[in-house]
Amino acid sequence: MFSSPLLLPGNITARVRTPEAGSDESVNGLAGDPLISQSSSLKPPSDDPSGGESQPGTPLPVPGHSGLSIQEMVAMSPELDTYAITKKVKEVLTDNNLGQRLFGETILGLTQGSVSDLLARPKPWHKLSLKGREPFVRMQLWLQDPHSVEKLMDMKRLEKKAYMKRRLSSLSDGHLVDGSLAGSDYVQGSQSPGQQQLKKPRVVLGPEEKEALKKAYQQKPYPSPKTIEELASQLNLKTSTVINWFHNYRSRIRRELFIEEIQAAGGVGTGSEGGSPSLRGSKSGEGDSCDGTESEGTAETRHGLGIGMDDPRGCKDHDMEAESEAGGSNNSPAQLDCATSGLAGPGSSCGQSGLGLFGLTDASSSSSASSTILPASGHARNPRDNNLRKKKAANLNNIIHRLEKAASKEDPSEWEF
DNA sequence: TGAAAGTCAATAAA
DNA sequence: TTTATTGACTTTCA
Repeated sequence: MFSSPLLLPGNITARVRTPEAGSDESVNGLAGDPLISQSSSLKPPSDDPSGGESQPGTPLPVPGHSGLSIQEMVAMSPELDTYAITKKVKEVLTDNNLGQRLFGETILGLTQGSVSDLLARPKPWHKLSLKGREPFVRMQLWLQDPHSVEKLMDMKRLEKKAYMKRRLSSLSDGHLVDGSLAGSDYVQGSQSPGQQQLKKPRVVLGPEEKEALKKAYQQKPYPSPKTIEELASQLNLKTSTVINWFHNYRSRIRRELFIEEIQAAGGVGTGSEGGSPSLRGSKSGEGDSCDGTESEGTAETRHGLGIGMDDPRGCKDHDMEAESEAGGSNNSPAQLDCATSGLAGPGSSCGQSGLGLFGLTDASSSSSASSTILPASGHARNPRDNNLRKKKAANLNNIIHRLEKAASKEDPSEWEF
């Protein structure tokens, strides 16, 4: 496999994590890698490598032979348009028939799944930690490299060649030697065969379990240990599975909201997709709020609605997000919260900064007793947005109504959705 | 210390 | 075969 995920000028000492080794290594030690060895050609684009199309993000100040680490480059990087970058990367990969796996392992040092996720659901720059920004900086550098595609093509050819070689030798040896553990019953790792452990079977939650967990989330995004225990026993799951599910769900919903936020801001996404590819609310089975299932994006919007929020942490997410924005970027979570939580106080900036999600600008009058707290009218910038917002608001109202009904029933089995 | 962020990797879906 | 999804885990951060 590849051990050189970074495309940087030759003598940049970047500590990068390789998927295989799971450890850091210096790019300096990878001079033999075709990508790296050619990468001295990397320079800020004097022309537009995209062939006249707008270059996503701001060209990075490629530090040449300054010996900057990738982390330093990330720290120095101007704000990048993550959405535009991923859009461009996807475009380039598709146009040149290059796979996410190759790109991820070679350029980003990430696995295919991570790359897919990253490309489909980029978080806004200001929401990313330094570490989270790293792949975007790498992508940007890659896009800036006029030879990026041919290098990756070369890698692809090399990989194919190596694969054929392995296959040949395995055929002649009469066994598989391609290093793949696919289908193996052992955990990944470098244990000797004698130490190999049996793989833990992956838990796959059934639709009913997921549904129940989502409902529970709607009741309490931060369930108490007791609730988790109850859920686990009711659903016949391990408590760790329930805990993990809540972590993942919160995190993924948050990310969905980031994307909605980007769209609401109207800043990016002028592409033909008509918006974020991650807005799976419209995807069948995931988020049709009218058929009794819940849209992922909408669940989060009920933080602070007073629906079964007996756990004081129910509003924590809300608070933290608002706080995290203080002094920072002027859009989103705080704004988002204003729009969605109904906790906008008189002193808050809510309502001043224009749009929130769904154009919900004044929810301060909401209470747990009110069913319709989401005005179907918004302050969208254009009629299309407005319609969309109206629809969403209507959906939300509907859901909230049902949620409130459900919230009055303690026994989850009585919840009706 | 708990939550968020980031990622892996198995598996499903296309 | 490639891409998307998602449960689990590790790291980071407040």
